[in-house]
Amino acid sequence: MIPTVYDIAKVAGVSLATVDRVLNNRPGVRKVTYDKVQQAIKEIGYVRDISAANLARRKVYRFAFLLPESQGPFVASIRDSLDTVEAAKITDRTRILVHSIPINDPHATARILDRFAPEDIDGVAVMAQETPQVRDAMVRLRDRNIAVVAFVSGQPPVAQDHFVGIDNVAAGRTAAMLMGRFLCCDDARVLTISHSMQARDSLERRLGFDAVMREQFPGVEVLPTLETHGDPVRVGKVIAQARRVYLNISGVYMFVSASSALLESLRKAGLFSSTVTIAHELTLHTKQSLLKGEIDAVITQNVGHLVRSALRVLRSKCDGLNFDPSQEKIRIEIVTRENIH
Amino acid sequence: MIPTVYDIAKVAGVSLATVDRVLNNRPGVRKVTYDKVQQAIKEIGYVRDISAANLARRKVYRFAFLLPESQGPFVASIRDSLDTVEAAKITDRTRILVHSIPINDPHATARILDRFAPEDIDGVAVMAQETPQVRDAMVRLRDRNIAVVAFVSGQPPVAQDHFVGIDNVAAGRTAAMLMGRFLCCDDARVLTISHSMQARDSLERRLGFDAVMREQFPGVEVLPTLETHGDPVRVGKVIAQARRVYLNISGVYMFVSASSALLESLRKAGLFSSTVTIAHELTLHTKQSLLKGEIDAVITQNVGHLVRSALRVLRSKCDGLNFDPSQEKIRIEIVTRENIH
DNA sequence: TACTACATGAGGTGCGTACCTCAAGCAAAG
DNA sequence: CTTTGCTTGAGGTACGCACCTCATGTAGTA
Repeated sequence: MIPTVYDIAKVAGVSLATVDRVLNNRPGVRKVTYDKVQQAIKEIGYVRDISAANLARRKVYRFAFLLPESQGPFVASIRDSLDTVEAAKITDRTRILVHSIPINDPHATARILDRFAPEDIDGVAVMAQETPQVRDAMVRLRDRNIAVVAFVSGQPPVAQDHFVGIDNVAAGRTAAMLMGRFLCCDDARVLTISHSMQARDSLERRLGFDAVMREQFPGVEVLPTLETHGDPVRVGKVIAQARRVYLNISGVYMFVSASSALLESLRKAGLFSSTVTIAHELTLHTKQSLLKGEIDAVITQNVGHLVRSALRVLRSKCDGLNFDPSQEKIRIEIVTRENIH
Repeated sequence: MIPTVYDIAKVAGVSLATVDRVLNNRPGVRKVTYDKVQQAIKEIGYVRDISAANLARRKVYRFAFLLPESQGPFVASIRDSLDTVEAAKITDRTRILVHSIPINDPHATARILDRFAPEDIDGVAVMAQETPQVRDAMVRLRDRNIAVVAFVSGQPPVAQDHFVGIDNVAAGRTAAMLMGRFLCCDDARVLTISHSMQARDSLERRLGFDAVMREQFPGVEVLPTLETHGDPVRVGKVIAQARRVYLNISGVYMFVSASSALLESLRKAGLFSSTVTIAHELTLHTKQSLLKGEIDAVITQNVGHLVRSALRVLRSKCDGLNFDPSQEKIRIEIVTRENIH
């Protein structure tokens, strides 16, 4: 049989109340008694039944997700996924709050983080550009005993915290490998496009992309990254200008989830027909372009996995359990017309 | 607040005992009363708290996995994963039994399946070649009220059952796309290797592979599939012979998890150095070859995901819940040197 | 009318845990 | 010796649910 708290009491030779005091870190236990109980726990291999504990405790996990208030399809799909999970988790004692945060205002983000109190919130997943303000606020959250994970963008502020998302350097390397092999020729020019090279994920992807290109496809010239800053009007201009300045473009790599404006601009510039195109994040738009043959490959991370992994990690942290990092590693997926289902 | 059984009783105007009779399909309830309770359940949106129910019921999920008694690294990694999960699930009321089944004896497999009784086993995951005997035995399991999923190989015998694994036709298509593009030339010869073309997964992969090759790379000649039948000695001979018969081989596609004997034979035959090679399943062997540059891409399915998905689906079936098929779709992963981590 | 079969209610117990109260014991400090 | 403070035990209640017993009601049948 699976050992229970009663077994601990029996083996340790103490009362149930004392076992309870030890298990739940309540005060009023002498060191010797404490050790005796811990010894018994180890001896019989007791593992707390979390579902029973949560039942007794009337525990509800309250998690907040801070997402950029972007209108992009990628973030939108994250919101959708959160809604779905929320609906399914009613019975799972998990409540999810989604906060929108301004993209370029780290102070506002930090302020929102600072408002979270352990009485209302058990854990927070933060998808934000990495800035000192946000990093510090995340550390303060941890100090207030609120679980924290960095979500998709950014980086965990301290080593103990967790990052939910793909390895962006590896993603860039993968993109470069596909680009290099798909190009099938020794010299070529590749256009690279991003929102902003301030963002850590774009930077890391570029890093990985450049590295593999240098090592394995030295004949390919990678052009300086065009930055669209999420502005639909600017996008068109930037693309058109690049089209004029750089001749013989045979590859296009978009570091970030492509907006419909960006895809439309590329279409108008005639860049799809003659190039190998690689994009990130499988959204409605990239999916369409993939099926039309405009985009050749999309490197993506499964949004459902992202959300569920974040929830699992946050829950483990709240329960004081250590989770299996290999299970929580988010895979880099390569999607083409052939495996898009 | 989340509604409980008490709320049902209140709203339906019946006693708790009657609510219990309805919820657990116990006899002795008039149709009108039954409907009244069901109406109340809908009205207040009651959802059974499964963890509390399992606690009260002292429920332990007992699942059996039937795996081929193969010595291959892929099945071995599934066994490993099952062990890990088993260890982690002690507290999760899940007990896992692993049965080995002979590869070419469908009657033996059917006999094992027929021995399972609902008193001992709640669900079974079957990884077996698809034969009428096994199919029928799986149907009989279902009839005995034991949850069934087809695992990795084969196909669910009836539509309501579930298949845990990748879409093998799509996997073959993906392989063809990579092969075609990596070859970078209009005419080429591709060697294809499998254990046995009797197996459904090999067949489906070949199907997808051929389709994409025909459509998109008509210049590529796909050779008849060599069958190794898992025999290390035979493997070497078959490969050597193929090497003599077919000149100018520029691509190799292995439909199944490659054994070390197969990889060694290819190495000896000098087939790695001059060809684009694509294999299935990321194992210790394929990983090494990938890192050495012998294999160019591995198409794989995450074993941990496979196992956990099977468990989730089996548990949902036992609980009478319907699961989210989109969450349970196993992704086709493409692994190269660049994203292998 | 008396008997039967069935439908329902009332109430209890237990699952493994959390959390609370109260009393008793003990040792050190005054 | 009394007071104070700390440690420990005994015992109860609750969480949401399953499962059981027994009593009572109600309708139909002989």
